[in-house]
Amino acid sequence: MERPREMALLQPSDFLQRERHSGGRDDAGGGAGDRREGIEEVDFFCESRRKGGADDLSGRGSSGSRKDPSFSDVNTGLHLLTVNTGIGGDQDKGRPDDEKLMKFDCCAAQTIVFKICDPWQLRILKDELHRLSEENQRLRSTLEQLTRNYSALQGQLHLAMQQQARENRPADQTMRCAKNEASGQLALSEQHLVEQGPAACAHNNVDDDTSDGENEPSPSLSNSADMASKGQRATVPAAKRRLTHDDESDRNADRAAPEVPCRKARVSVRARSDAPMINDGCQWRKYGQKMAKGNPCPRAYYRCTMAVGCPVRKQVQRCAEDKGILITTYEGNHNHPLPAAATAMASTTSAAAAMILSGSSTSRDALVSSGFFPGAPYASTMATLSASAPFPTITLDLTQPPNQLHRAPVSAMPFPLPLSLAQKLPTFPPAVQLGYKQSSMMETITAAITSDPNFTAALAAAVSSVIASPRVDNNGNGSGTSSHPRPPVVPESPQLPQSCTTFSTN
DNA sequence: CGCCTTTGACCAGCGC
DNA sequence: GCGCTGGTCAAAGGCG
Repeated sequence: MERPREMALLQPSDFLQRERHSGGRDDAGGGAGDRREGIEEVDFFCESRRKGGADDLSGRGSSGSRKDPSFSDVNTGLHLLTVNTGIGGDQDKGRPDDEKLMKFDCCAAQTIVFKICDPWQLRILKDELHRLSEENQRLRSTLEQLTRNYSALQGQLHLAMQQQARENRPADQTMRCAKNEASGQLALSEQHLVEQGPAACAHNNVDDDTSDGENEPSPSLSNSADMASKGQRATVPAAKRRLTHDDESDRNADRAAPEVPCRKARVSVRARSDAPMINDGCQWRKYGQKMAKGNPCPRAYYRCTMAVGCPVRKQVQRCAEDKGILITTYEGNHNHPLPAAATAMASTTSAAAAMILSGSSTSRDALVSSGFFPGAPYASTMATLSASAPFPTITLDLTQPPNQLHRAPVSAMPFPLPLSLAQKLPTFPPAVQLGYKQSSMMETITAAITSDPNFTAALAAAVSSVIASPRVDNNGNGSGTSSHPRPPVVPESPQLPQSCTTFSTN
């Protein structure tokens, strides 16, 4: 992803540093001594840059005229407009018209002030920024509303799972995962209680009344009685068999991964991709390949290698009907912090698995969603639950065009979105489609979706970094500024409810 | 040399 | 009980 580089461009400190490196004047704000904290000033039109001409403001053909190569990456056009949320018009009172300052409130703590020397450009920019500011306010409201709805739904899901866990607790306790009670697991479970989301909390809460203190899976998470006759029978013995075969190190690993014997549901993701395997932010090691019945394409088996003993596995197979569609099925629960991208994906599959595992046995065969998954930033266009398979499986179909209602507006993002993504995602709710050339925008985003297999993942990662992950700090650290190829681990990244891991769309 | 992929073999579940 | 199928193991080879 180009995200790190692009985000770096949006850091006010970078602007300042580059300016200083390039020998630019620092007189606009009275020098570093009296510069207010968080206020950065960039003089794009000082003498040394004026030779570039006013066209620099639009970002067209600007780099060629700049003498300072260190500034060649700065685009003073749309890039700024898409990330800034406010206009500061007061500070330039009393200044000459050819030296106006434009303030950009990038975030709560930092502001960029641009000195504009061309009054004509200044007025155009002001008008544009004023318009965008109003639009951003609306988009922020929309995002806040979505966030509130998300939180509310997440809470409802949590409560529902807890309630159902108590109601559906089977009298037959044979379903418990008896191998989970190694002493070291208790601590891990407690860790999961802290790290995991609501579903995991439900998981742990229902264990409270177990007489022996075993780390018993939540009945709600294991789909209660009918699970015992299907997937459970297949998974538990297999896990036990694994334990007998594994060497000592693997046994230790399994003790650190109590989810192994308790794998329940699966999350299957259908995404269009020509790549052999989709990029979901995790590292995988292929450990097998089989020809599956009814599909000329082989099925590949991968396991997560981001941590020793991580029980998460995935299967990758091309769709028999349409070989352009890659079907990735995830199973298990990561026992380690997840990278930002994987966290984003995990959020979606977490919600999906939580839903399937908390749903009643009579409703799991139903088509349950056609456009939105509460708590799922990946919001697939189609989600299907099925318990007819050996494992209860939920399928997220990303081969359909994304539901526009659930596409977060870029300009409302409280974080610098990757520019490549932001530029590709100009589709806003109709109410806020102001001033955009919709036809070309739609063409752009359509092309982005169809031509860039990473688009969905990038979008989801960006959105989820706000909804499902800790916010980046003011220095831009955190998930959003990760560097490729291995994204930074998010220590507080949410662990997943039973049987849910990550998803991918590369 | 270590890591990864490939690939045949093995095992268990399930249906007949 | 037998065969099919899914899932996994582990040796062998490739690759950087």
